Amino acid sequence: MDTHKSTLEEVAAAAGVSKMTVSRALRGAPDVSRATRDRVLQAAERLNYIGNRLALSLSSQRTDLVAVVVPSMSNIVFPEVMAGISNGLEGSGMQAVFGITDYDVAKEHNIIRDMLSWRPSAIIVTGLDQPDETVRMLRNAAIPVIQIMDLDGTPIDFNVGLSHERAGEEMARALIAAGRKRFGYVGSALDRDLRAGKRRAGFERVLHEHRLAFVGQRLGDTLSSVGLGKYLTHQLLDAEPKLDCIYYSNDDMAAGGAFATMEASRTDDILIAGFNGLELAAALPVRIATSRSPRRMIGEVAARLARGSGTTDNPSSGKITAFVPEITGVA
Amino acid sequence: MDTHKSTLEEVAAAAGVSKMTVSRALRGAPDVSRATRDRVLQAAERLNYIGNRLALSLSSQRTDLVAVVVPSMSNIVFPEVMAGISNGLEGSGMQAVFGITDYDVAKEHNIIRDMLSWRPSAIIVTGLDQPDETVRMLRNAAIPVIQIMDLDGTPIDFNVGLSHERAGEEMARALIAAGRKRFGYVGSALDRDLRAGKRRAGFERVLHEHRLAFVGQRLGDTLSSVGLGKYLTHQLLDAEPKLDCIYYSNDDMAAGGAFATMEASRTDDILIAGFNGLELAAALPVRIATSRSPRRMIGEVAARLARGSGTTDNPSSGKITAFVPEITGVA
DNA sequence: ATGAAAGCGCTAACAG
DNA sequence: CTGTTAGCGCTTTCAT
Repeated sequence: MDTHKSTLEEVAAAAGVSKMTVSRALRGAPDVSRATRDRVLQAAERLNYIGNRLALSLSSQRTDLVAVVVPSMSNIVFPEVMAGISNGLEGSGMQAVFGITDYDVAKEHNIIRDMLSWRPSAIIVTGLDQPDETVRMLRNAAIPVIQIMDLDGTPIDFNVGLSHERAGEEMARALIAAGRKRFGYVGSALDRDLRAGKRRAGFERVLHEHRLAFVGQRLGDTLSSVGLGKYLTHQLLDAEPKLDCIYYSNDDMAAGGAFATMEASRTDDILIAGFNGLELAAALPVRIATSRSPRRMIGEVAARLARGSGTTDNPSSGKITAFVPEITGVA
Repeated sequence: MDTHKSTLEEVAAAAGVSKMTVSRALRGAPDVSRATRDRVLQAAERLNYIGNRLALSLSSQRTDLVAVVVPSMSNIVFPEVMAGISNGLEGSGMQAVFGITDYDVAKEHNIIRDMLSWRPSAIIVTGLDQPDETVRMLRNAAIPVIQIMDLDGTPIDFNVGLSHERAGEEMARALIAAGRKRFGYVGSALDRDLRAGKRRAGFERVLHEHRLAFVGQRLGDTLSSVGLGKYLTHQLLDAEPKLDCIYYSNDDMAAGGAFATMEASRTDDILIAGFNGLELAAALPVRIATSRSPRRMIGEVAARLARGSGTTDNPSSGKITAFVPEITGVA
């Protein structure tokens, strides 16, 4: 077993043909005789040949790479989006490359820059709130830019997601229609998670329209987690015993809220409302309200758009794909 | 704003120097005059220059890429490992590239092959149970191979993880020592998740040593989820009302089990035991037993080993890094 | 059906 | 401190 990475040239020598013929045979080009192809394949096999994509991509001027930039990994939502992208790319010969920003704008800029240096065929980024400098860099890359998850803003190119402001509004409307009157809010670091902030803003706007307001709220300064949601809910319940509904920044926080109401024996009079429609939320022993975000689908649609950049011309399927999350568990 | 990707050569022309000088200036080489450097930097800025890593890597024969292959994305454990790797790589100039196998051995082989074609500087793969063919390919790549999560088997090169057989054994011992006697088991598709199978085997071995056995069990045929754990637990509780402890394939399943015992008002007499030490498990309204897997740490250690391949020679820190998960919630 | 030449954009290795 | 030459491993294009 030689530990030396073999090249096309070596396979060519072993098969007694030229580099070009090996290249063609390995890629399954039609104009190679069966006999030659077989000899080449055997030689490649014997030498444990693995093509060098750096050389391939540099030479052919295409990488078939799809850069994907997400803010976090600790919220299951983004891994699910990534899984959707991976899945949607399958069979296309394209490869996703992921970068994580930790909700940090400066880090996001650098990561995008790094990714662009690999000359991806398309790039998928989370949200519409990149600073001008980043937008300029993305525009300049001259590849399809696919912004996902959020719809509230001005897209650079393609946009796949949902309006978080509207999601917040609709949830507020549904809860009010169901008779809820005294609302609380529990959230995590909203300055980082902009989309959660948009949902809260939409929710609050509708409250105001109905001459209502959040009676009490608790904001954490870390990222969302079940434990944080539980902790803050206990605090809020102590401070405001008369709430009949609490809106959360997302389902992780809401699950914690559900646990808190269980511990405080308040499950009968307080309705917990979250966002995402996590698998966990549906399995809880108490019903909670949530909006199902089609995150896997968003990933798959984004992948399809990215594939468009791999083949011939763009399928010119709409530049904007809007989803409307379904609300469950309110009544 | 020109949409054309500029090259070193163009920056060189704009700055009135040679390609080489630009290359040096951009990389911050020490032997470039301040004046020249400034002119180059300005020219690069003005042209929106972004280096081409394909060319860089092909020329310098190093990619500083770390290939990472994990089985799944829907179990939060792997995103956490990936976050640990990303984190551990930060500041090293190395970039992680992720691939997902869906617990499919054939897919894993192809993904590894694809990743190797990018000539990564190191590769991190999950588990020790790759088929011979895959092992041969990995050996042949002549880069550090870092196998993570599992310790039960023969590593190719570096190994970072824990013994799942022992984790199962230790949990069984702890539960028996705490007085539990009538055990049930609830798991997901064990033929896919080999590590869960190893934990179960270790657990059962200790039961046998104590002349005990699983009184009843339920195995799902899909991947683990909270809902599946809940569903199977309800079934098991109906079939075997006299259990005093149920061991689960992991904490997701165990959380579902906890919900089921809550719904069945059996939280007082049945102890739920899982694996991983998820954040969720700690926040549940009922105590459950679990072993904390140091998954983030595993990612960070793996990243450190991968970095070793980027710099000079290997720090030769032990080839095997073994963790022993801490058990909580038993008593 | 096969091969030869040129070049993708960069850096290594030498000059000077 | 700066420039020149060669070449990384492959594909493209043009011959034959």
